[in-house]
Amino acid sequence: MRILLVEDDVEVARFVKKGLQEAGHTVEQAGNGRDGLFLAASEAFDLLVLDRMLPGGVDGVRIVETLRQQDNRTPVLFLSALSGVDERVRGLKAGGDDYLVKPFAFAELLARCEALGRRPSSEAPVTRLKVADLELDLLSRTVTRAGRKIDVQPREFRLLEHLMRHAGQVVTRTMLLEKVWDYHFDPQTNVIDVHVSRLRQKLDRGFDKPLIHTVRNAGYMIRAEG
Amino acid sequence: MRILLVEDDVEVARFVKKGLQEAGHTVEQAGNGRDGLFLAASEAFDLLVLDRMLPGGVDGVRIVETLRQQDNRTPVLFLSALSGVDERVRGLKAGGDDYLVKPFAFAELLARCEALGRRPSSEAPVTRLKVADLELDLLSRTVTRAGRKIDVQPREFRLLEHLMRHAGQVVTRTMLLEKVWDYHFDPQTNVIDVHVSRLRQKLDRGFDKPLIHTVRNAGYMIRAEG
DNA sequence: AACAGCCCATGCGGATCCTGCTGGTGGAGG
DNA sequence: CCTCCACCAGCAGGATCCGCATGGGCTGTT
Repeated sequence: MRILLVEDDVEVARFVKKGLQEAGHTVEQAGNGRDGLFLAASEAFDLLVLDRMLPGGVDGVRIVETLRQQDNRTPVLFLSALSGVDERVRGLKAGGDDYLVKPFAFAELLARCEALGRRPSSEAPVTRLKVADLELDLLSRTVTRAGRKIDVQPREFRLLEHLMRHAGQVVTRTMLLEKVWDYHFDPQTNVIDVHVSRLRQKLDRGFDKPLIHTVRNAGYMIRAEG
Repeated sequence: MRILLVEDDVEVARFVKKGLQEAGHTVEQAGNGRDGLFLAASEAFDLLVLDRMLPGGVDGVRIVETLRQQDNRTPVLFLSALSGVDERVRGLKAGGDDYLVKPFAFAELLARCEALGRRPSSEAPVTRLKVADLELDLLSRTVTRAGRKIDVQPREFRLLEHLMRHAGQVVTRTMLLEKVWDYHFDPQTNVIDVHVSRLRQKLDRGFDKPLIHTVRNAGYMIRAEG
């Protein structure tokens, strides 16, 4: 598990970090709220262990609130010397997932960390892909744009799914042949062009902002703008 | 939120139930482990609040272990008078998600409950249906029995999905015509029989325990035994 | 200006796949 | 024993779907 520890007390930090690493986890560490928030927002962690009180204006609660506002739902465990019920309630209400009072037994911290890591959040399968106002529902095998249902053929669906899973990235023809057609050679025809064309007509016709873009000499890309 | 409370102490149970209800949740209650396990296994809850110690052999930890074994991942909060670190660690390791020691402040219990309820798990859509060793994956549109992949036609897939969504319940022909065929009248033919027959051949051939059962003059039912 | 390379759209043909009906058989229940 | 219900195999119609080829447009180069 990849864990971010934000703790200013050097002694505690070293103790916790060492223990978590010995349990087989990867630990990144920040010594103040600002750095912690930056790391948490810019990289992907499975769990955040935050000191409730931190020097320099940005404390644990502030970090959580900011992250939650950004739709970042990484589980958070608070660590704090503040033992009052009100404090605990406040930490949990702000979006924390657990609250452990110092001093604590490391075994309990570890158990609670692993309980949080057990959550399906990280392994929950994606069931809907979204690019701008275009949505693809893997479960109902349904495509909608701006709320309007669009009928799509199986092969077109696979093509669109692959494009959307790589939204914002160029997808080469070779990749499409491999992943959508299971061709491991060049069919020497314009199959791809044809299907992209059909998709375009279904998705982009009647909308001013096209989503499927051609990247000359490279492939295709799906993206909201550009 | 739909919460199951398993607690033998009448006083505590009433207190907790009342508080949770006032916070806007629906609360079912069981007074012993056996009933609690049965309820938790047979109905869908968003959260289980379990007393760690329960009379009658089936205690909280046992409940969790059993549920987890059945792939039931409903969040669990333990409530207990046992305050030792070892007890807490044991509860969490068994698959619990939080552990609160009695006596506790109700505000904290509520905050912890709601923290657990915030998880995406409760609203995560079902992507796999399972009956005995038969599995149906809605995402990949794949059927497997005992690990072996089984090819299924679209209509057969819809039929099987509908049966599995009502596993253990009789599904009438009328219901099937409505939900699987979108027929709102009686076609006067044995379409259903034919498709059920085909499904049977694919699913049950080569296995000693059939899963699809005929209920004479009623309909069909999919179930592990009986 | 002409050409080459790349990309786009449409129509068509074929093939597979799928589905629903028929009709005869088996078995359960009365 | 009889009747009704359910099962299964085969069949054929149909529809969907897919890929190819063609002709046209655009871009950038010579």
